[in-house]
Order: sequence, then C-alpha cells, then structure tokens
Amino acid sequence: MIDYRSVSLANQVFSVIEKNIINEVYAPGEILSESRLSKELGVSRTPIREALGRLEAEKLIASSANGSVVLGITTQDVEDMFMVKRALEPEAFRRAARSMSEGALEKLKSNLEKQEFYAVKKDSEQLKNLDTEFHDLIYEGSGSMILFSILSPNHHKLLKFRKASLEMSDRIEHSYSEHVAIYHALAERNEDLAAALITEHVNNAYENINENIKREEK
Amino acid sequence: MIDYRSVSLANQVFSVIEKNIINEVYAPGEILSESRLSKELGVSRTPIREALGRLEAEKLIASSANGSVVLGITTQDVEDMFMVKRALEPEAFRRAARSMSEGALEKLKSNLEKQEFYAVKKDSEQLKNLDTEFHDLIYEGSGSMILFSILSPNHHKLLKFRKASLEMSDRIEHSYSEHVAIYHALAERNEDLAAALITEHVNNAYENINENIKREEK
DNA sequence: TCCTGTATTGTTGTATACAAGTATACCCCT
DNA sequence: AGGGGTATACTTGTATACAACAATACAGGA
Repeated sequence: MIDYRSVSLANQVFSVIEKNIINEVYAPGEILSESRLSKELGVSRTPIREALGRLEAEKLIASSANGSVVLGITTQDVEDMFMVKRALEPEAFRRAARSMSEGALEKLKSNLEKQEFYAVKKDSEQLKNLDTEFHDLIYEGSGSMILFSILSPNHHKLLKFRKASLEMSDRIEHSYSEHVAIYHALAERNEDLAAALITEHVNNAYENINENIKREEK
Repeated sequence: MIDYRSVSLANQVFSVIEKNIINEVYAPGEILSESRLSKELGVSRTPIREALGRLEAEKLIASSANGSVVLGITTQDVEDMFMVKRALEPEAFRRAARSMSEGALEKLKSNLEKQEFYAVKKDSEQLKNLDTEFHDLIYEGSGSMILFSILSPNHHKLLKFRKASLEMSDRIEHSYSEHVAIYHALAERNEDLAAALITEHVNNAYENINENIKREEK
C-alpha cells in the first residue's frame, strides 16, 4: 500500500462512512461491525476503528459492546443544526471580515469562479463540494478555532440536504449570488454587511431545505 | 489487562491527555510522540492513537508527519467558548425544562446534594467534577444530540478555568445557589426562567474567570 | 574547516495476532 | 415438542510487527 500521508486511509474511511450515513446507505439503527467495514472497504480494522471513533464523537454512531449502531440525522437534528448556524455564523462571518487574510480571500474568489462555472451547468454535485469549501474557508478565516471546530462539522452534516435543495429549485442561482455578495462584504471588510448577508443566506437555505423535507415526508 | 469495556484504555488515555493539555502539563508547542505517550502511560500505541484522533478533532492538538503538536487553550479560546455558551445554552436549558425526564431531574437533585456537601468543605476539585456532571445532565436532558455534542466538550475544556475561579473567591456559594435556582426552574418546567438563570450564570462565571485571567496575566 | 553523503534512529500508518466477552444457534435431554 | 445447556462464531479492545518516510547526527573527503 502506497503511503499517502496527507490522505490517510483512516481519513478516507471516515469520509466514506460519514457520507454513507448522511445519505442513509447505512440506515439509522443498522449495526456496523468493524470486520464488515474492513472487508467492505478493503482495509484493516485499524483505520476503521479510528474513523469510527471520530464518527462517535460527532454523534453519527454510538458504539456498544457488539457493534456501532448508526444514529443518522433526524429532521430535528436539521432544525438544530440550523439553529446553531443562526446563533454562531453571524459572529464567525464578522470576524472573517475583520481578520481574513488576502490569501484566503483569493481562494474564496477562485472558489466563486468555479461555482459560477458549475452553476451554469447545474452540477449540484460539484456545487455541493464548492459550497462546503466556501464555508470552510470563511470559518477558518474567522481565526477562531472554536468556531471552526463547531461550524465546519455542522455544515458538513447538512451536505445531503444542501444537495437535495440545490437539485429541486432555482436555489442554485440564488445561492450563488448570495455567495458573491458575501464575498464582496468580506473583501471590503464590512462586518455588519457580512453578518446581515449570512443571516439571510442561512434563513433562505433553511426555508428551502425545510420545504424539501416536508415534501419528502408526505 | 482486565477488560473494563465501559472505561476503555483509549477513553482513559483521552481523559489523561486532555487534562494534561488543559492544565498545561503538556505545554502549547510541545510535540507528543505516540511512543513517548505509550511509555509514559504504560499502554500500547493503539489506544494512544485513538485518543489523539479525538483530541485532534477537538483542536487540542494538530497532527503532522512527525508528531502531534499541542495547541492548548488560549485566552481568546476562553472568550470564544463563553460566546458559544451565551449563544446556545439558553436554548439548551429551555429544551431541558420542556423535556427532561423525571429520572434525570432526580440525578440533578442528587448531584446538588453532593455540591452542597463539598461547597461547605470548599473542595473545589470535587465541585469542578460535579459542575461538569450537572451541566452534562442538562445538555443531555435537552434531548438535542447536536447541542449536547457542542456544549459538552465546550464546557469540558473550560475545566481548568472553572476550578481556578472556584478557588479564588466566594464564587463557590454563588455558583451553588445559582445551580439550585436552575434546578428548581427545570423541575417546575419554567423554561423562560431557566433560560434567564443560565444566562446570568454564564455571565457571572465569565466575569469571574475573566478577572482571574487578567490577574494572572499581570 | 566546511560540505556532502550515508547510516542510524525515530516518526507515523497499517496490518495482523491475541485475549476476553457475548450473543446465538444448535443439539441433547426430559 | 419444549426447554436448557453447551459450543461456536462473532464482537470489541489491546498489543505487536512491519513498511515507508523524515530528520538528524556523524564520518569522510575535498
């Protein structure tokens, strides 16, 4: 096995299992045994265990004596994650406006160019990943480890819902233009505007996602 | 080695290293190698690695190719953690007031009795642990996995500062009486009162801790 | 003396071996 | 046929072995 330190098997395994839980490939209630995952993913139990440990810390699974039971993400969890976003993202964006480096702003800009490209093509798969990167850059740019460590996994776990939302409406264009407006507010170091825009962005995303969830539940 | 599943070596190792980082036994910037920790704690690298993985997720350390560098907790982090508390704890306590089980309320009550006992003895070490349990019970009682997974580690990481605060003033009595008031609000299902009281509790704790930090920095 | 190349030591990442416990299925006995 | 006990297979937790890579110290030559 080649030794790609930066993308260790444990990290890859974490991403795969996380994605499978979020997308309910592993359904809530299902029990994941280490040996099963080991066979399934073709790696030994060691990286599996490390990934499961982190997933447990994020409350996506719960370990017991005879396996890890999948907890998954409930609609209540989605509500709660948006509550967290509403409560903390304005402050994070304020700080990013104040202290984000020019380099990070450059990365944001380049990210936006890609967003524009894929928005035209309506490629929600790519847009979903770019959205994750966009937000992570800003969380990191806030300079607060605490905010980053809370908001980044929070945003991550909403991935499936964000993608579904982008697929089902004209949210692609709106989302993109909101991102552009946020970028300009950050670049101009206008923290009041940045806070106001992200609040609106979160509210819009919430409404959109909520509609999708209600539609699905019918 | 006896097989106490519920308190696995990995969990114990996590607690020890976490405590050592919080109390700056391992100073920020210091590099922790797995083999060193393995010798130091008398266990193999396997549980060490699992603990380090979780510590990295909590941003207490950062792993690189040649070891894990200790990040520690800065005074800015303390500010940020209180910001998170102010933003999210009122909502958590509201929900706890609404949905906490009678059993959990019983546990809170018994915890308070112990708090009273140790408050009289001014045993800040025990009080610190009881305070952790008290808050964890309420976070869990909120019924929100999301809030619990954010607020519990957040409160944990403030441990050192909470203890220092309890040692340096008459905060012991005030903290205890605030806890009692919160318990009664929860038991009476008065969510408005619970939210108001925790807000005040957080503000008081913040002022107290902040004074200590300023005093130390001189 | 300084620089360069090599060897040693230390690091992480991964796989595997082993111990201990548990649930389950199956067989035997009543 | 039904119930109980045993054996088996599967689970996690831990330790160790091995591979790949990195840094460093040291020795030798220019």
